[in-house]
Amino acid sequence: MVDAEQRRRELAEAVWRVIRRDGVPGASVRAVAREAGTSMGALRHWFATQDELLRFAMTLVLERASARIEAVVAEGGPLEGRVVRLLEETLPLDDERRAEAEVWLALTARALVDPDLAELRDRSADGLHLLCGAVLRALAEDGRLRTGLDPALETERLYALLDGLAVHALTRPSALPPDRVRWVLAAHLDDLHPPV
Amino acid sequence: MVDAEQRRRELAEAVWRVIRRDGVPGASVRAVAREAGTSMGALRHWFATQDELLRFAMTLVLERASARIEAVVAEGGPLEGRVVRLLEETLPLDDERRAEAEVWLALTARALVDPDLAELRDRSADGLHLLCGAVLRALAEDGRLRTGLDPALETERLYALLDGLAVHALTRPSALPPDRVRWVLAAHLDDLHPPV
DNA sequence: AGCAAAGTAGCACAACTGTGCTAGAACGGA
DNA sequence: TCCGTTCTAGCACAGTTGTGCTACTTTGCT
Repeated sequence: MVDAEQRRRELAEAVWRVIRRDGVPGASVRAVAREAGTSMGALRHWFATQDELLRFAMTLVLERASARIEAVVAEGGPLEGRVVRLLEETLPLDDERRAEAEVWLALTARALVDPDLAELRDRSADGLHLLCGAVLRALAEDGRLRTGLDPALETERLYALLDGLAVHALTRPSALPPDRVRWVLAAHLDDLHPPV
Repeated sequence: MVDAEQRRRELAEAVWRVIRRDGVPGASVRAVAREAGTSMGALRHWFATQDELLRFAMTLVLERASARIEAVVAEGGPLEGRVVRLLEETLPLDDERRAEAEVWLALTARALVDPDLAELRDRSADGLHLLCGAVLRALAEDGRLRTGLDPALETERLYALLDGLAVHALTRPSALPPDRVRWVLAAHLDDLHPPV
Protein backbone atom coordinates (compact mmCIF):
# COMPACT_ATOMS: atom_id res chain seq x y z
CA MET A 1 0.00 0.00 0.00
CA VAL A 2 1.34 3.38 -0.96
CA ASP A 3 1.49 6.06 1.69
CA ALA A 4 -2.14 7.05 1.69
CA GLU A 5 -1.71 10.50 3.21
CA GLN A 6 1.11 11.29 0.80
CA ARG A 7 -0.97 10.31 -2.21
CA ARG A 8 -3.88 12.44 -1.03
CA ARG A 9 -1.53 15.37 -0.65
CA GLU A 10 -0.26 14.99 -4.20
CA LEU A 11 -3.80 15.02 -5.50
CA ALA A 12 -4.68 18.04 -3.36
CA GLU A 13 -1.71 19.87 -4.82
CA ALA A 14 -3.05 19.14 -8.28
CA VAL A 15 -6.26 20.77 -7.08
CA TRP A 16 -4.32 23.89 -6.11
CA ARG A 17 -2.67 24.10 -9.50
CA VAL A 18 -6.00 23.85 -11.27
CA ILE A 19 -7.62 26.38 -8.95
CA ARG A 20 -4.79 28.84 -9.50
CA ARG A 21 -5.08 28.44 -13.25
CA ASP A 22 -8.84 28.22 -13.72
CA GLY A 23 -10.43 29.08 -10.40
CA VAL A 24 -12.56 26.86 -8.21
CA PRO A 25 -15.17 26.34 -10.96
CA GLY A 26 -12.41 24.87 -13.12
CA ALA A 27 -11.54 22.25 -10.53
CA SER A 28 -13.73 19.50 -11.98
CA VAL A 29 -13.01 15.88 -11.23
CA ARG A 30 -11.76 15.36 -14.77
CA ALA A 31 -9.57 18.45 -14.79
CA VAL A 32 -7.95 17.55 -11.49
CA ALA A 33 -7.36 13.95 -12.59
CA ARG A 34 -5.73 15.17 -15.81
CA GLU A 35 -3.60 17.67 -13.90
CA ALA A 36 -2.48 14.94 -11.52
CA GLY A 37 -1.73 12.64 -14.45
CA THR A 38 -4.17 10.00 -13.31
CA SER A 39 -7.74 8.90 -13.98
CA MET A 40 -11.14 9.76 -12.62
CA GLY A 41 -11.37 6.31 -11.12
CA ALA A 42 -8.10 6.66 -9.22
CA LEU A 43 -9.12 10.07 -7.96
CA ARG A 44 -12.43 8.74 -6.74
CA HIS A 45 -10.60 5.96 -4.96
CA TRP A 46 -8.95 8.54 -2.71
CA PHE A 47 -11.82 10.99 -2.47
CA ALA A 48 -15.34 9.64 -2.61
CA THR A 49 -16.86 12.94 -3.66
CA GLN A 50 -15.75 16.20 -5.17
CA ASP A 51 -16.65 18.08 -2.00
CA GLU A 52 -14.35 15.87 0.02
CA LEU A 53 -11.53 16.59 -2.42
CA LEU A 54 -12.04 20.35 -2.26
CA ARG A 55 -12.33 20.37 1.52
CA PHE A 56 -9.13 18.39 1.88
CA ALA A 57 -7.30 20.76 -0.46
CA MET A 58 -8.49 23.73 1.56
CA THR A 59 -7.60 22.09 4.85
CA LEU A 60 -4.09 21.50 3.59
CA VAL A 61 -3.66 25.20 2.84
CA LEU A 62 -4.55 26.13 6.39
CA GLU A 63 -2.33 23.41 7.82
CA ARG A 64 0.68 24.56 5.88
CA ALA A 65 0.25 28.18 6.90
CA SER A 66 -0.18 27.35 10.56
CA ALA A 67 2.79 24.99 10.40
CA ARG A 68 4.99 27.83 9.13
CA ILE A 69 3.75 30.12 11.86
CA GLU A 70 4.24 27.44 14.46
CA ALA A 71 7.82 27.02 13.24
CA VAL A 72 8.55 30.69 13.83
CA VAL A 73 6.98 30.53 17.27
CA ALA A 74 8.97 27.42 18.10
CA GLU A 75 12.25 29.25 17.63
CA GLY A 76 11.74 30.26 21.24
CA GLY A 77 12.68 33.38 23.08
CA PRO A 78 10.61 36.55 23.27
CA LEU A 79 8.12 36.87 20.44
CA GLU A 80 8.64 40.55 20.00
CA GLY A 81 11.61 40.34 17.65
CA ARG A 82 9.86 37.87 15.41
CA VAL A 83 6.50 39.57 15.21
CA VAL A 84 6.97 40.91 11.71
CA ARG A 85 8.15 37.58 10.32
CA LEU A 86 5.27 35.88 12.06
CA LEU A 87 2.64 38.07 10.47
CA GLU A 88 4.35 37.99 7.10
CA GLU A 89 3.83 34.25 6.99
CA THR A 90 0.17 34.96 6.36
CA LEU A 91 0.76 37.30 3.43
CA PRO A 92 1.28 36.41 -0.25
CA LEU A 93 4.90 37.55 -0.41
CA ASP A 94 6.32 34.69 -2.47
CA ASP A 95 5.00 32.13 -4.92
CA GLU A 96 4.18 29.52 -2.31
CA ARG A 97 2.27 31.84 -0.04
CA ARG A 98 0.67 33.48 -3.05
CA ALA A 99 -0.73 30.16 -4.17
CA GLU A 100 -2.10 29.54 -0.71
CA ALA A 101 -3.65 32.99 -0.56
CA GLU A 102 -5.34 32.51 -3.93
CA VAL A 103 -6.91 29.32 -2.69
CA TRP A 104 -7.81 31.06 0.55
CA LEU A 105 -9.62 33.86 -1.28
CA ALA A 106 -11.52 31.40 -3.43
CA LEU A 107 -12.48 29.54 -0.26
CA THR A 108 -13.61 32.71 1.48
CA ALA A 109 -15.84 33.71 -1.40
CA ARG A 110 -17.33 30.26 -1.77
CA ALA A 111 -17.84 29.86 1.96
CA LEU A 112 -20.50 32.56 1.74
CA VAL A 113 -22.79 30.03 0.11
CA ASP A 114 -21.29 26.69 1.22
CA PRO A 115 -21.76 25.85 4.92
CA ASP A 116 -19.17 23.07 4.86
CA LEU A 117 -16.47 25.44 3.71
CA ALA A 118 -17.73 28.12 6.07
CA GLU A 119 -16.68 25.94 8.99
CA LEU A 120 -13.15 25.69 7.60
CA ARG A 121 -13.01 29.42 6.95
CA ASP A 122 -14.16 30.16 10.49
CA ARG A 123 -11.42 27.99 11.89
CA SER A 124 -8.81 29.81 9.85
CA ALA A 125 -10.25 33.20 10.76
CA ASP A 126 -10.28 32.36 14.45
CA GLY A 127 -6.67 31.25 14.19
CA LEU A 128 -5.55 34.48 12.62
CA HIS A 129 -7.53 36.52 15.09
CA LEU A 130 -5.88 34.70 17.95
CA LEU A 131 -2.48 35.23 16.36
CA CYS A 132 -3.07 38.98 16.16
CA GLY A 133 -4.14 39.01 19.78
CA ALA A 134 -1.05 37.09 20.82
CA VAL A 135 1.19 39.45 18.90
CA LEU A 136 -0.29 42.46 20.64
CA ARG A 137 0.04 40.80 24.02
CA ALA A 138 3.68 40.01 23.28
CA LEU A 139 4.35 43.62 22.35
CA ALA A 140 2.59 44.83 25.47
CA GLU A 141 4.61 42.55 27.74
CA ASP A 142 7.76 43.99 26.23
CA GLY A 143 6.55 47.50 26.90
CA ARG A 144 6.60 48.16 23.19
CA LEU A 145 3.00 49.29 23.11
CA ARG A 146 1.79 52.86 23.38
CA THR A 147 -0.27 53.49 26.47
CA GLY A 148 -3.98 54.01 26.04
CA LEU A 149 -4.36 51.45 23.30
CA ASP A 150 -7.33 49.11 23.55
CA PRO A 151 -6.06 45.56 22.99
CA ALA A 152 -9.34 44.30 21.55
CA LEU A 153 -9.55 47.17 19.14
CA GLU A 154 -5.93 46.90 18.06
CA THR A 155 -6.38 43.17 17.48
CA GLU A 156 -9.30 43.85 15.19
CA ARG A 157 -7.41 46.61 13.42
CA LEU A 158 -4.29 44.55 12.85
CA TYR A 159 -6.34 41.60 11.68
CA ALA A 160 -8.26 43.74 9.18
CA LEU A 161 -5.05 45.34 7.95
CA LEU A 162 -3.50 41.91 7.41
CA ASP A 163 -6.35 40.52 5.36
CA GLY A 164 -6.78 43.77 3.47
CA LEU A 165 -3.11 43.72 2.54
CA ALA A 166 -3.47 40.09 1.53
CA VAL A 167 -6.39 40.83 -0.77
CA HIS A 168 -4.64 43.78 -2.36
CA ALA A 169 -1.30 42.06 -2.80
CA LEU A 170 -3.18 39.18 -4.34
CA THR A 171 -5.38 41.10 -6.73
CA ARG A 172 -3.08 43.98 -7.65
CA PRO A 173 0.47 42.63 -7.31
CA SER A 174 1.85 45.38 -9.53
CA ALA A 175 0.31 48.14 -7.42
CA LEU A 176 1.33 46.46 -4.17
CA PRO A 177 4.50 44.39 -4.59
CA PRO A 178 5.92 42.43 -1.64
CA ASP A 179 8.26 45.19 -0.52
CA ARG A 180 5.40 47.64 -0.32
CA VAL A 181 3.32 45.16 1.68
CA ARG A 182 6.17 44.74 4.16
CA TRP A 183 6.53 48.50 4.31
CA VAL A 184 2.90 49.07 5.27
CA LEU A 185 2.85 46.25 7.80
CA ALA A 186 6.08 47.40 9.43
CA ALA A 187 4.79 50.97 9.59
CA HIS A 188 1.59 49.86 11.26
CA LEU A 189 3.51 47.92 13.91
CA ASP A 190 5.89 50.85 14.41
CA ASP A 191 2.89 53.04 14.95
CA LEU A 192 1.86 50.89 17.90
CA HIS A 193 5.17 51.50 19.65
CA PRO A 194 5.51 54.22 22.25
CA PRO A 195 7.00 57.47 20.95
CA VAL A 196 10.76 57.78 21.50
CA MET B 1 -40.73 50.09 -26.09
CA VAL B 2 -40.21 49.59 -22.37
CA ASP B 3 -37.45 51.49 -20.68
CA ALA B 4 -34.52 49.36 -21.80
CA GLU B 5 -32.08 50.42 -19.08
CA GLN B 6 -34.69 49.88 -16.39
CA ARG B 7 -35.44 46.36 -17.60
CA ARG B 8 -31.76 45.50 -17.67
CA ARG B 9 -31.44 46.75 -14.12
CA GLU B 10 -34.29 44.56 -12.95
CA LEU B 11 -32.64 41.53 -14.48
CA ALA B 12 -29.28 42.46 -12.97
CA GLU B 13 -30.92 42.67 -9.58
CA ALA B 14 -32.24 39.16 -10.07
CA VAL B 15 -28.63 38.18 -10.71
CA TRP B 16 -27.64 39.67 -7.36
CA ARG B 17 -30.33 37.75 -5.54
CA VAL B 18 -29.20 34.49 -7.10
CA ILE B 19 -25.54 35.22 -6.40
CA ARG B 20 -26.32 36.02 -2.77
CA ARG B 21 -28.26 32.80 -2.40
CA ASP B 22 -26.17 30.38 -4.46
CA GLY B 23 -22.96 32.16 -5.34
CA VAL B 24 -21.70 33.05 -8.78
CA PRO B 25 -21.70 29.41 -9.93
CA GLY B 26 -25.42 29.30 -9.21
CA ALA B 27 -26.13 32.23 -11.49
CA SER B 28 -26.99 30.18 -14.56
CA VAL B 29 -29.11 31.64 -17.31
CA ARG B 30 -32.03 29.46 -16.30
CA ALA B 31 -31.74 30.26 -12.59
CA VAL B 32 -31.62 34.01 -13.23
CA ALA B 33 -34.58 33.85 -15.60
CA ARG B 34 -36.58 31.92 -13.02
CA GLU B 35 -35.61 34.38 -10.28
CA ALA B 36 -36.63 37.29 -12.48
CA GLY B 37 -39.92 35.57 -13.29
CA THR B 38 -39.25 35.48 -16.99
CA SER B 39 -37.90 33.12 -19.62
CA MET B 40 -34.50 32.24 -21.02
CA GLY B 41 -35.48 33.80 -24.31
CA ALA B 42 -36.44 37.12 -22.76
CA LEU B 43 -33.22 37.17 -20.77
CA ARG B 44 -31.19 36.51 -23.86
CA HIS B 45 -32.99 39.33 -25.60
CA TRP B 46 -31.50 41.81 -23.14
CA PHE B 47 -28.14 40.14 -22.70
CA ALA B 48 -26.69 38.25 -25.63
CA THR B 49 -24.38 36.14 -23.48
CA GLN B 50 -24.04 35.10 -19.87
CA ASP B 51 -20.78 36.99 -19.54
CA GLU B 52 -22.47 40.20 -20.60
CA LEU B 53 -25.16 39.65 -17.97
CA LEU B 54 -22.64 39.04 -15.21
CA ARG B 55 -20.49 41.98 -16.20
CA PHE B 56 -23.49 44.28 -16.22
CA ALA B 57 -24.57 43.09 -12.79
CA MET B 58 -21.09 43.73 -11.43
CA THR B 59 -20.88 47.14 -13.07
CA LEU B 60 -24.15 48.10 -11.43
CA VAL B 61 -22.74 47.30 -8.00
CA LEU B 62 -19.81 49.63 -8.51
CA GLU B 63 -22.04 52.35 -9.94
CA ARG B 64 -24.37 52.28 -6.99
CA ALA B 65 -21.55 52.48 -4.47
CA SER B 66 -19.86 55.36 -6.23
CA ALA B 67 -23.19 57.14 -6.59
CA ARG B 68 -23.68 56.98 -2.83
CA ILE B 69 -20.20 58.29 -2.23
CA GLU B 70 -20.67 61.02 -4.80
CA ALA B 71 -23.85 62.04 -3.00
CA VAL B 72 -21.99 62.51 0.27
CA VAL B 73 -19.26 64.48 -1.48
CA ALA B 74 -21.88 66.63 -3.21
CA GLU B 75 -23.22 67.85 0.10
CA GLY B 76 -20.48 70.44 -0.19
CA GLY B 77 -18.38 72.14 2.44
CA PRO B 78 -15.16 70.77 3.90
CA LEU B 79 -14.81 67.03 3.53
CA GLU B 80 -13.33 66.51 6.95
CA GLY B 81 -16.59 66.28 8.84
CA ARG B 82 -18.02 63.72 6.45
CA VAL B 83 -14.98 61.50 6.16
CA VAL B 84 -16.34 58.71 8.33
CA ARG B 85 -19.70 58.61 6.54
CA LEU B 86 -17.86 58.65 3.22
CA LEU B 87 -15.76 55.62 4.03
CA GLU B 88 -18.65 53.80 5.66
CA GLU B 89 -20.46 53.85 2.35
CA THR B 90 -18.00 51.20 1.17
CA LEU B 91 -18.61 48.86 4.09
CA PRO B 92 -21.33 46.22 4.50
CA LEU B 93 -23.13 47.96 7.34
CA ASP B 94 -26.71 47.37 6.21
CA ASP B 95 -28.53 44.91 4.00
CA GLU B 96 -28.12 46.91 0.82
CA ARG B 97 -24.40 47.44 1.19
CA ARG B 98 -24.01 43.89 2.43
CA ALA B 99 -25.53 42.56 -0.79
CA GLU B 100 -23.19 44.73 -2.81
CA ALA B 101 -20.20 43.60 -0.81
CA GLU B 102 -21.09 39.95 -1.29
CA VAL B 103 -21.21 40.45 -5.02
CA TRP B 104 -17.98 42.41 -4.83
CA LEU B 105 -16.20 39.59 -3.01
CA ALA B 106 -17.44 37.05 -5.53
CA LEU B 107 -16.22 39.34 -8.29
CA THR B 108 -12.82 39.79 -6.67
CA ALA B 109 -12.29 36.07 -6.34
CA ARG B 110 -13.44 35.32 -9.86
CA ALA B 111 -11.39 38.16 -11.33
CA LEU B 112 -8.27 36.21 -10.40
CA VAL B 113 -9.00 33.89 -13.32
CA ASP B 114 -11.27 36.01 -15.54
CA PRO B 115 -9.51 38.89 -17.36
CA ASP B 116 -12.79 40.59 -18.29
CA LEU B 117 -13.83 40.87 -14.67
CA ALA B 118 -10.29 41.82 -13.67
CA GLU B 119 -10.69 45.05 -15.59
CA LEU B 120 -13.84 45.89 -13.64
CA ARG B 121 -12.20 45.00 -10.37
CA ASP B 122 -9.20 47.19 -11.17
CA ARG B 123 -11.48 50.11 -11.87
CA SER B 124 -13.21 49.69 -8.54
CA ALA B 125 -9.93 49.25 -6.70
CA ASP B 126 -8.47 52.37 -8.29
CA GLY B 127 -11.58 54.28 -7.28
CA LEU B 128 -11.33 53.23 -3.67
CA HIS B 129 -7.62 53.93 -3.57
CA LEU B 130 -8.22 57.43 -4.91
CA LEU B 131 -10.96 57.93 -2.34
CA CYS B 132 -8.60 57.01 0.50
CA GLY B 133 -6.00 59.39 -0.89
CA ALA B 134 -8.56 62.19 -1.12
CA VAL B 135 -9.69 61.59 2.43
CA LEU B 136 -6.16 61.87 3.74
CA ARG B 137 -5.56 65.02 1.74
CA ALA B 138 -8.74 66.50 3.16
CA LEU B 139 -7.65 65.69 6.70
CA ALA B 140 -4.22 67.15 6.04
CA GLU B 141 -5.63 70.41 4.69
CA ASP B 142 -7.68 70.73 7.84
CA GLY B 143 -4.60 70.24 9.95
CA ARG B 144 -6.18 67.12 11.38
CA LEU B 145 -3.24 64.93 10.45
CA ARG B 146 -0.32 64.07 12.70
CA THR B 147 2.97 65.42 11.41
CA GLY B 148 5.46 62.93 10.04
CA LEU B 149 2.87 60.76 8.39
CA ASP B 150 3.64 59.58 4.87
CA PRO B 151 0.52 60.21 2.74
CA ALA B 152 1.22 57.34 0.33
CA LEU B 153 1.70 54.92 3.17
CA GLU B 154 -1.35 56.08 5.08
CA THR B 155 -3.44 55.78 1.91
CA GLU B 156 -2.34 52.18 1.50
CA ARG B 157 -2.93 51.47 5.15
CA LEU B 158 -6.41 52.98 5.22
CA TYR B 159 -7.32 51.20 2.01
CA ALA B 160 -6.17 47.85 3.36
CA LEU B 161 -8.01 48.43 6.62
CA LEU B 162 -11.21 49.23 4.75
CA ASP B 163 -11.17 46.12 2.60
CA GLY B 164 -10.06 43.96 5.50
CA LEU B 165 -12.97 45.23 7.58
CA ALA B 166 -15.28 44.62 4.64
CA VAL B 167 -14.15 41.01 4.29
CA HIS B 168 -14.46 40.34 8.00
CA ALA B 169 -17.83 42.04 8.41
CA LEU B 170 -19.00 40.05 5.42
CA THR B 171 -17.72 36.64 6.43
CA ARG B 172 -18.11 36.86 10.21
CA PRO B 173 -20.99 39.25 10.85
CA SER B 174 -21.51 37.88 14.33
CA ALA B 175 -17.88 38.44 15.32
CA LEU B 176 -17.79 41.87 13.72
CA PRO B 177 -21.22 43.53 13.77
CA PRO B 178 -21.72 46.98 12.19
CA ASP B 179 -21.12 48.88 15.41
CA ARG B 180 -17.80 47.17 15.89
CA VAL B 181 -16.80 47.94 12.30
CA ARG B 182 -17.59 51.63 12.84
CA TRP B 183 -15.67 51.54 16.10
CA VAL B 184 -12.50 50.22 14.44
CA LEU B 185 -12.71 52.60 11.51
CA ALA B 186 -13.33 55.62 13.73
CA ALA B 187 -10.42 54.61 15.97
CA HIS B 188 -8.10 54.34 13.01
CA LEU B 189 -9.06 57.80 11.78
CA ASP B 190 -8.71 59.22 15.30
CA ASP B 191 -5.27 57.73 15.42
CA LEU B 192 -4.26 59.82 12.43
CA HIS B 193 -5.19 63.03 14.22
CA PRO B 194 -2.56 65.06 16.03
CA PRO B 195 -2.40 64.47 19.80
CA VAL B 196 -4.45 66.95 21.80
C1' DA C 1 3.06 -19.70 -7.42
C1' DG C 2 -1.25 -18.27 -5.94
C1' DC C 3 -4.53 -15.18 -4.18
C1' DA C 4 -6.64 -11.38 -1.98
C1' DA C 5 -6.30 -6.57 -1.45
C1' DA C 6 -5.09 -2.08 -3.24
C1' DG C 7 -5.13 0.87 -6.78
C1' DT C 8 -6.27 2.35 -11.58
C1' DA C 9 -8.89 3.11 -15.77
C1' DG C 10 -12.68 4.73 -17.97
C1' DC C 11 -17.53 3.86 -19.64
C1' DA C 12 -22.57 4.95 -18.64
C1' DC C 13 -25.94 7.75 -16.95
C1' DA C 14 -28.77 11.54 -15.68
C1' DA C 15 -28.53 16.15 -14.74
C1' DC C 16 -27.04 20.22 -15.80
C1' DT C 17 -24.76 24.16 -18.76
C1' DG C 18 -24.80 28.27 -22.58
C1' DT C 19 -26.36 29.43 -26.85
C1' DG C 20 -28.84 29.08 -31.58
C1' DC C 21 -33.06 29.18 -33.19
C1' DT C 22 -38.04 29.43 -34.43
C1' DA C 23 -42.67 30.70 -33.26
C1' DG C 24 -45.75 33.58 -31.45
C1' DA C 25 -47.50 37.46 -28.36
C1' DA C 26 -47.80 42.42 -27.40
C1' DC C 27 -47.37 46.91 -28.83
C1' DG C 28 -47.31 51.43 -31.71
C1' DG C 29 -47.80 54.14 -35.66
C1' DA C 30 -50.28 54.68 -40.25
C1' DT D 1 -57.17 47.46 -39.56
C1' DC D 2 -52.81 46.30 -40.96
C1' DC D 3 -47.91 45.73 -40.49
C1' DG D 4 -43.44 45.97 -38.64
C1' DT D 5 -40.89 46.16 -34.51
C1' DT D 6 -40.10 44.78 -29.89
C1' DC D 7 -40.38 41.45 -26.68
C1' DT D 8 -41.27 36.77 -24.78
C1' DA D 9 -41.28 31.76 -24.63
C1' DG D 10 -39.02 27.66 -24.76
C1' DC D 11 -37.27 23.70 -27.59
C1' DA D 12 -32.90 21.66 -29.61
C1' DC D 13 -28.24 20.79 -29.50
C1' DA D 14 -23.69 19.88 -28.19
C1' DG D 15 -20.95 19.98 -24.41
C1' DT D 16 -19.66 19.38 -19.44
C1' DT D 17 -20.57 17.92 -14.84
C1' DG D 18 -20.44 14.43 -10.61
C1' DT D 19 -20.96 9.90 -9.51
C1' DG D 20 -22.09 4.70 -9.90
C1' DC D 21 -20.16 0.93 -11.61
C1' DT D 22 -17.41 -2.83 -13.71
C1' DA D 23 -13.15 -4.51 -15.41
C1' DC D 24 -8.47 -4.42 -15.25
C1' DT D 25 -3.52 -4.10 -13.45
C1' DT D 26 -0.36 -3.96 -9.79
C1' DT D 27 1.25 -5.05 -5.25
C1' DG D 28 2.46 -7.69 -1.32
C1' DC D 29 1.86 -11.48 1.68
C1' DT D 30 1.80 -16.57 2.49
